[in-house]
Amino acid sequence: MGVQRQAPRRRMEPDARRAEILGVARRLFGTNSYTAVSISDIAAEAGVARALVNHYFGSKRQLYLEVVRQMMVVPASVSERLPPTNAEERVSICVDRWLEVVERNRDMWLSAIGPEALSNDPEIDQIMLEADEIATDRVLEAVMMADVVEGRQKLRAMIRAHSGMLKAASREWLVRGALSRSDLHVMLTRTVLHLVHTVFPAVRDD
Amino acid sequence: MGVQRQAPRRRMEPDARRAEILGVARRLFGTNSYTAVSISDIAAEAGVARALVNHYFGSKRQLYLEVVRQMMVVPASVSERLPPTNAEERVSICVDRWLEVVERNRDMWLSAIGPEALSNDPEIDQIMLEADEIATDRVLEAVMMADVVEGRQKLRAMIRAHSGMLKAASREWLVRGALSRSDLHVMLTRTVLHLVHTVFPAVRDD
DNA sequence: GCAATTATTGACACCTTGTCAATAGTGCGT
DNA sequence: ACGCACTATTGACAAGGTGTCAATAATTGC
Repeated sequence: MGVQRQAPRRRMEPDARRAEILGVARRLFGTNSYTAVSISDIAAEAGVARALVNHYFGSKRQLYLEVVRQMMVVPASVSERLPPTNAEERVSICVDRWLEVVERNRDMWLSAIGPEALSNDPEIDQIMLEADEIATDRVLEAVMMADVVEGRQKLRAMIRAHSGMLKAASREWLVRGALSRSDLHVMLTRTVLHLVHTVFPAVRDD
Repeated sequence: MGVQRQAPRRRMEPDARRAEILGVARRLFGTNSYTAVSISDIAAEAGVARALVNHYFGSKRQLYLEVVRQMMVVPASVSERLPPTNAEERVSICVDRWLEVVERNRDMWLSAIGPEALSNDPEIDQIMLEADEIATDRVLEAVMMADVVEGRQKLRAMIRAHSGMLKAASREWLVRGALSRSDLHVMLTRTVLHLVHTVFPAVRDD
């Protein structure tokens, strides 16, 4: 094998270069663990000097945070244009769209819920918290309880807890295959409704 | 500050030394992230040469795996000696004991469910899988459905998914304080029963 | 063309990891 | 008590990763 003739140095708009590097990072972090990916790897695949990665993102951790942030975004489309019928139907539609998104982005989704809390890392926690808040808003909107005021904090906490089940259930479906997509649909829809309609009232006033 | 006069080299039984190092590692990994803890740190706190840590555990990763393994053990006491009454009461007792354990070992529990980080690590996954299987057995025993054969895999998968909610809910309780212990008790008990008695039958035959 | 701007790089200092031959506690046989 | 074998323990090394900074070279405006 001949020596790789290095292409002439090409100068790009900072935004474009940044996006390019971020894309490579997303792919690598998506398929390998944090420690297994080195900045050198990312720089090499992006056809760029290692120092440039540090230049744009500061440290390896900061770059990783950017990637996680991107992966955790819950598409707004999931809870858009829901028919004004009852909560059951709206949640059902919502869950279905959600499963659609997950199925389409299988790999990215799996690697996104894996890092769920790079232990004791306050910045990762922060990102997860923000993502959870957004997801919670979507669910509350779907079950038409967005304007509950009494016990609002408890209700939100319960929905966040439910998203823990959602993640675990998705793993059961995508990785183990122990549950089918329609199983998940039934399970997630029913448990959400059970939570907000039955468990929440029982807990609201303590 | 004077130079630390280094204590004379002390020779110990391999098992004892191994346990000592493992203890230090458990404490450090419990309070800091994987990358933030170096083998040097562990060796220093254990009053030992860095190479000795490698000697006993091979690599840093293997040591980390040991720590995670220890942290994930679900105490058998949680599902021992349950009264032969109905499922509701048995689950209630089980959940209560569980919350007791979690409350007592707050820090360890939190760091135990955090480190399911290090994404895409098959060995970590393996450990989590095994721990989940054991926990699932306990729950099935409590709800008196240990001998279900039809749809057994789906039932187990649903319980594993529920344990995802359990972890998230525990965080809501211990970290955010958005839910009280009795809230958790009500929520976890009811959702488990709802899962096995209502959702499972609806999903069993597909 | 030429100079100014700045995206990009190479090299440096420091830290971490895993390995191996060398060192030195410890207990056993006499 | 003494020496000796056993092996727990160590120091040092090589490889590789990280963050920083002055130097380099594309590009742009005049």
